[in-house]
Amino acid sequence: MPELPEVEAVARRLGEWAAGRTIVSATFTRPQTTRPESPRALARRLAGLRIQSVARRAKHVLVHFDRGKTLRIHLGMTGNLWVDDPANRPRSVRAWLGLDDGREIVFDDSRLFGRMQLLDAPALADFERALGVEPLSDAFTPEFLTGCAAKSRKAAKVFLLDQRVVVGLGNIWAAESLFAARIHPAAAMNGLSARKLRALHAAIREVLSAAVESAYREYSAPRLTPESEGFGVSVYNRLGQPCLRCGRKIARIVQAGRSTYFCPQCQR
DNA sequence: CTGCCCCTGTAA
DNA sequence: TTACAGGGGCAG
Repeated sequence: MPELPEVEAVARRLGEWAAGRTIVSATFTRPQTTRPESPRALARRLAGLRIQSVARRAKHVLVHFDRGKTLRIHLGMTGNLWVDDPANRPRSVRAWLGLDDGREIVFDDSRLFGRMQLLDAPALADFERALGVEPLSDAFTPEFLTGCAAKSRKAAKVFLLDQRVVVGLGNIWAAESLFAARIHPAAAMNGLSARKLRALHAAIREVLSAAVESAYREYSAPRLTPESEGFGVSVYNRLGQPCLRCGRKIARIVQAGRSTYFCPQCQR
């Protein structure tokens, strides 16, 4: 589920639901979630922290507390967060953070690829430094993309998945951006024309901002239901189905061990 | 760069 | 039973 748009929606909603609240307890059901720190050590450090705000950076949810502490939550492949009364917890819930109003932040993560880590200010700065530019920020310009592209011989799809360059794109929205820009996913970045790169820059911003708004709307419910995902995709997971633009069958290739969907007619 | 690993869940 | 899954990290 979580690429930039979905993480953005989760972070916004979490802020609406939990800003100003104080964590009174934390419970983890599996050690993977807090690794390398032990669950009980993290739980002890979280207790008593007051939530200032919730933000997103790349595909991470950042819960900012007083005193310069930040809880970094990575949702992995299947992670999800919401705030609810402690009544019903699905089986795949791996953690819950009790709040001072009786509700709790619930962390659901069936596949256990998600992580939580409490950072101080210097550690947060280190984390930030390792990440690429936010595609919806002013720093992501056509010139920036062109400059990075010139230095990379990677296939376009693989390039877009590299979080050290541009963050937030995953398997779905990378494929969707390339479709929107009419670029073949296997095309080498340093071989793309200036025109194609401009189109890609615009496509990334358009695709992501539309997906953010959509994800935010979908997530207004207390829980994100799996059925509500996958809106508005033109190529992802549409193998063999007709291209919405030209009607030709959507193709699938494997790049970096992951599926890439594209239209062989529109994307060259 | 590819491949494997981390895990669980679902569908073919 | 096998294949595949929207994440990333690490080893060859």
